[in-house]
Amino acid sequence: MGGYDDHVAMMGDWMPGPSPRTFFSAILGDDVASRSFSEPAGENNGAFAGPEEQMKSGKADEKNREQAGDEATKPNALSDHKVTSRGGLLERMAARAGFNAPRLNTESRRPADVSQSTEIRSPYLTIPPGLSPTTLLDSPVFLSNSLVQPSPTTGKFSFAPSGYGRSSMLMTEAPDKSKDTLFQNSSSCFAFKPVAESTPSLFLGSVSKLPPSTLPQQSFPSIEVSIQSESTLQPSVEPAKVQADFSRTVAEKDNGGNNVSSESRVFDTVAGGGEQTPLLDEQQEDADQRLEGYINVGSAPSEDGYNWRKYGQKQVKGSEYPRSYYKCTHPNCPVKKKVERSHEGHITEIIYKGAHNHPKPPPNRRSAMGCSNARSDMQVDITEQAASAGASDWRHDNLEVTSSTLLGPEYCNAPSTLQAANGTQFESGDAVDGSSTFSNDEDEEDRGTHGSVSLGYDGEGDESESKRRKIEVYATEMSGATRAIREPRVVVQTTSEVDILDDGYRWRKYGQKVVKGNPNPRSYYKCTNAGCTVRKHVERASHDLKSVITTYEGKHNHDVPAARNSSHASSGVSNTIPSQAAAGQIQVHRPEPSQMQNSMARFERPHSLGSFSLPGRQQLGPSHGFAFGMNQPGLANLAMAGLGPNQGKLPLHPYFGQPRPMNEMGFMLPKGEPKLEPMSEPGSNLTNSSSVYHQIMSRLPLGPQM
DNA sequence: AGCCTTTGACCAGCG
DNA sequence: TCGCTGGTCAAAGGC
Repeated sequence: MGGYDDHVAMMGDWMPGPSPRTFFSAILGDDVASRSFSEPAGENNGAFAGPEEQMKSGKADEKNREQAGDEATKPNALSDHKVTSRGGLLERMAARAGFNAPRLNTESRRPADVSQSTEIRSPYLTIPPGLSPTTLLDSPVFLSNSLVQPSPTTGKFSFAPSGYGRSSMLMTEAPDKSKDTLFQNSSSCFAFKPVAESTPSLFLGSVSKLPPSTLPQQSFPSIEVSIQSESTLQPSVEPAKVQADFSRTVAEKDNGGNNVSSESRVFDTVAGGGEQTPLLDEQQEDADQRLEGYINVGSAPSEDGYNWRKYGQKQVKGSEYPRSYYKCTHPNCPVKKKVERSHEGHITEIIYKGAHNHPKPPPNRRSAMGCSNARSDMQVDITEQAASAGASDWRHDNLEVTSSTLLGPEYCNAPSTLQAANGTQFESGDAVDGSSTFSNDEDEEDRGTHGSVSLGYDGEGDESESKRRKIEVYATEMSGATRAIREPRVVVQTTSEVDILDDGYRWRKYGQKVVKGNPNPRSYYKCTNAGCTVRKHVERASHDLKSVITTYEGKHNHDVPAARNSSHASSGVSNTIPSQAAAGQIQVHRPEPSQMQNSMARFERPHSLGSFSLPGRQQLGPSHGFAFGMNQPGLANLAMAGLGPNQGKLPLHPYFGQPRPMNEMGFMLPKGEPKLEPMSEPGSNLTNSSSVYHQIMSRLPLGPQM
C-alpha cells in the first residue's frame, strides 16, 4: 500500500493535497475535524501548510515512516515531508496558463461557513465519532488514494484518485446515523455520498441494498466524499467547462431534469442551502477541467478505463520527467491528457483536459488489466452525469476525474465480493456496465444511456422527461450486452490519378502498412476535424497503380472544410471520389444489420439500419452487410431503402477537373465536365454534393454511430 | 489489419 | 523579429 499514498498529492494551487496518510494525519492530528481543505495556506498553521509545503511529499520519507509503523496519527506528518526534486507543483501549475486553470475562492469555504450549520457539507473533513483515524488510513480506499463508489448504474466500484487537482474533497460525517450501515466494511467500502440531504440515497442506494449477509458485522460509518472541481458547467459547448462533483452527480441524478446550474447544484450541495457564494462565480470562471494528480502508480495511460493514443512526448521545462501527450481514442472524444512519468514508470502527474463524451469502452476493448494486474478503475465516473448531453449540446461537460492506480489484490477482491440485493455483482475494474454497451456513443442517446440516466439524472438539465425515460429504458434494455456495432464502411475505388487523399477533407495519417496481397502500402488516415469519426485508408490497387482504393469508415459530422487555396480547391473535394464514380467502381459496405437489430430497435431512429437495405447485398460480403458496386449490372438504379424519395440512388457527382465554387452547403463543388451522368435524380440537389462518400454517408441512417 | 508508440520536426503563442 | 516553450504532427516501425 505504500505505493500509493507516498506519491500522491492532491494537486491544486488552491488546495494541494497531501497523501492520504498525511492528509488524515494533518487533519486528525489537529483539531481540524472541521477545517477546510481549501483553507488558505496562511490559515493552516501547520496542519495544513501552504501549497508548497503540502507538495513536499518525499517518497523515501514516507516510506520510512511507513516502515516505522503506523504513524498515521502523527500530527506533524506533513512537516516531515521532503521537498521533491520536482519543485513546487504549484508553480508549475501556475505556469500552465494554457489550461486556464482558475483558482478557487477558498474564502468561500472558510470553516466559519460550515460551522454555522450542521447540514452544511463543505470541504471539510470530519471523522465520525468512534472512527479511528487509523482505520481510515488503513482503508484501502485511502491507502490507494482512491475514492471508491459503486457505480449507481452498474454497481461497479469505480475508484478515483485522491489527486484531484483543483478539486475540493469533502468528507463529512454522515449526519444520519443510519447511514453508518451503508458501508460497513471498513477495509473496502466507502460511500461517496451526496452531501445534500435531499439527495442522500442514490449514490448509496445500491449499496444500501447489500444483503445483510454481505455486510460485516462491524459497523463502519459512512464517509461522504464530495469532489468538485473548480470547473463549471455552462450551457455551452465549451467542453472544457466541467464539473467534477460527486454531490452534483447525485444531486442532479436525484433531482433529474431540473435545469439548475450545475455549479449551483454543487454549491447547493455543499452549502446545503443553495446559496450562491463567491465560490460559484469563481468556479464559473473556470473553463478548464484539468485534473492533476500526483499519482504513484505504474499505470499505463489506458488503465483508467479509457483508451488513449499517445501522440507526443516532450521534455518540458521545469519537469523532471518527460511529458507524454495522449488523446482519447474514442472517435468523438476530445479528451486529452498529459502524463508525466518518473523513470520508474510512476505517473507523477496527470493533467486531463476535456471531458469524455462517452462511457468507458467495454472491457474487452480496453487495454485491460485484469484484477490480476490489480487494475481498478480509479474513476469518479462523472461521465455518467453528462452522458445524456449531446455532443453539440453540452450542458454538463463532465470532468472525468479518472486515474489509474495499481491496486493490490485486496482492492480487487473487496469490491468484487460485494453484491447488491438486486443481484448486481460489484466488480472491480472491468465490470461491464450497461453504459459501456454503448460503445457506439457518438449519438446523444447513446451517451444518454450512460449510467446515471437510469437514476433519473438529466444531463442536460432541461432535457425532457420523456427523453430521459427513454434513455432509461435504453439503458435498462441494453444493459448486459455489448453490441457489436461498426462504423459504416464505404469503399471507393477509382482509376483516377487524382490524389485520392485530397477529397476536400483534412486527414491525418496515422499509420501505413503493407497489407497482404498488395505490394502497395496502405495508408491510414483520420479526419482531422474535431469530433469527426471518419477514418479511411488508401492504397493503390495491386493490379493497377492508377487505381486507388479508399475505404472510408465512419460518417461525416461536418462539412467539407473551406478550401485552403484555390489550387487545393481545384484538386480537392469532388475531384476524387467523383472520379471514382467515373470509374464506375464504388462499393459500399455496411455493417451487418443483424448486429444492430437489438440496439436499433431501441434507438428508435427514423432511419434505422434495420430498414436500410440494398439490392445485391448478398452479392457482396456475407457478414458485413450489404454492399453494392456501381459497376454491377442492374444496380444502376440502385435504391436505398429508407433514404427518401430522391435519395434512393447513389448520388455520384460527375464533375471533376476544374475548380468549382462552393455550394450553399459549403461543399466544394466539383470541377470539370461530367464524365458520368449523375445517378441522382435530375434536379436533385444531391448532385451538388461534393463527394460520393459524403453523399453516401449523408444518407446513411444515423444509426448508433455505425 | 489496425492501431499504437516513438521521435524529430513543425507550429503557434508569448515575452 | 527572434528565441523559447508547449503542443501537435506525421513518418516509420512495432505490437
